[in-house]
Amino acid sequence: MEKQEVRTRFAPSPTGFLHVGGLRTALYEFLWARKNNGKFILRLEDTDQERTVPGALENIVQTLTDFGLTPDEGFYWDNGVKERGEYGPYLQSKRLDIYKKHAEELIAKKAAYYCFCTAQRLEELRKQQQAEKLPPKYDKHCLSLSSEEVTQKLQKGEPHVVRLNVPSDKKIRFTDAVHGEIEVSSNDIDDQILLKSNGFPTYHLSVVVDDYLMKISHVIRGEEWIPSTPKHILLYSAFGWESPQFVHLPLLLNKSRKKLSKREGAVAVRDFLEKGYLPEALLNFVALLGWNPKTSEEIFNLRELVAQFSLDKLNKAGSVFDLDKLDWLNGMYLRRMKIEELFARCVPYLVKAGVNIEKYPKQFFEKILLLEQERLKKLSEVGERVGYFFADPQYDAPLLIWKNADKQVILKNLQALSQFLQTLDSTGFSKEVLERKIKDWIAQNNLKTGEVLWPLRAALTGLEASPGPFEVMDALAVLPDGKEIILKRINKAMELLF
RNA sequence: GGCCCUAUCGUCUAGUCCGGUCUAGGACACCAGGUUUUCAUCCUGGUAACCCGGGUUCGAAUCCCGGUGGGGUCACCA
Repeated sequence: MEKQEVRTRFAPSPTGFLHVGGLRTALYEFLWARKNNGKFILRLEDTDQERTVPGALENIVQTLTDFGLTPDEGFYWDNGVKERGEYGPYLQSKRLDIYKKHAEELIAKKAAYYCFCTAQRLEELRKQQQAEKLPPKYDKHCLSLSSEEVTQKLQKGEPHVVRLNVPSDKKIRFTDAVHGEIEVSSNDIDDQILLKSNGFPTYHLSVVVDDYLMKISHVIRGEEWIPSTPKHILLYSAFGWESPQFVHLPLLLNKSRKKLSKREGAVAVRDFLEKGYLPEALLNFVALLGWNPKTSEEIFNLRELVAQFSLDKLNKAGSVFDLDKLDWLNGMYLRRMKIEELFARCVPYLVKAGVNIEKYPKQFFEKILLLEQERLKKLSEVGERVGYFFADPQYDAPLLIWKNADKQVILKNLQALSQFLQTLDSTGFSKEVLERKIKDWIAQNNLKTGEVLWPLRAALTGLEASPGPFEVMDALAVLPDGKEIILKRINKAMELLF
């Protein structure tokens, strides 16, 4: 038998910004397709007009491309044509006639039937079942309609839907790539609506028809779909189609171990990007939630993920989306980044913090970022961290006092240091030279290192914690008036101590 | 509630199929120490888990049975 091409699809509904769970699903679908030299397809399930949000489609496409998960099909920049629906993304709302045709085929095969029940009757039925503590299920009322009655109602234009005719007392089983054999009794399945009264299909019809028509080999989706998979199996067999492979992913959970959802804020991929998480770090992090390579390696780029990925390494149990580890991973990526690259990514945040990028030499920014690189967890922190490079710091005198040192000693040290610095050539303000000269000077004058360097650093940065004084001076010295700025700040410190 | 899925440190997980090498390994977080003028980085060490109860076995995190916990799902939403 010829081996079937692996074709996976990401099939979100355009109801909002892409969230991290969707990103992970798309990632796995992408990885599995790439791994097998197959195709990754994007299809928008926009069959609920009420919930469709304008701009959601663009956000999904944009986010996918931002992360390098570019679809092979159903991507509307295919062929340079931006016409939606025509070249993609595949929009289900543009395929209504296809679903209708298939629904009719099912009716002809008696696998589905028209239902004319009003919302009111359905409501009463549900209430009654609830009162009797029975599971809510449609009672197949319209199945008993004669074909004459049906034709008549249809001709009169009575509102109607099409329902799946679920047989009774049947075992429906399927194999899931992560959960193994799953068996459900058909008695537990409701006569699901397939075609709504407005002519749109429900998810269950459209997903089966499209997955078949688009030759999807692996249906990779969230675990919340397991309960409705038997309905899909029923549909496949009614059409006489072979089912695809099902791969139900464990859920992403919040701290209270509930399904991660919008409404709790901060689950949209876009929010994470705005907070200064790097796409590559977020992708890496999300890849490790529900899947692991069975080695102790934890840092993977997209290419490495493709090489490592396989379905049998997927986990069964849901996992908590824990920010601590994301922060660490993000820091790792930040530290490994080339400095020009880091600068480029920091620019928007620096601008937001009010830094005039044009006003300073690029070399200055690169020196600063080199200092902050190992301290940064998120890009968004950069603004507040580097503020002292662009404006004289505000702080109180006690900050200048090293441990329990004497205030007068500190003052004297700063005075002496200031004089010493003035004797130095302003071109010699490099980290190495400064460090050597100042440390020698400290030794020669029998001073305590901490009583010189701490107040120096505090005077320069105004911060409890910061990079060291030599590094800060080294960076400041890039500016034409660097030496003056340094001396000015030391002077100000002396005034505070006076 | 019915149905389904699931169960190893606080969190992500390795080990479970093919019982012993598991006095359960790694990572994040946390704590302590080292380097150091502070912070960060880096290095060293530490606290911390097999859901419970039976059974099978010389021996069970691993196999069997029964509980319990957690989650998902039961729409003309996806």
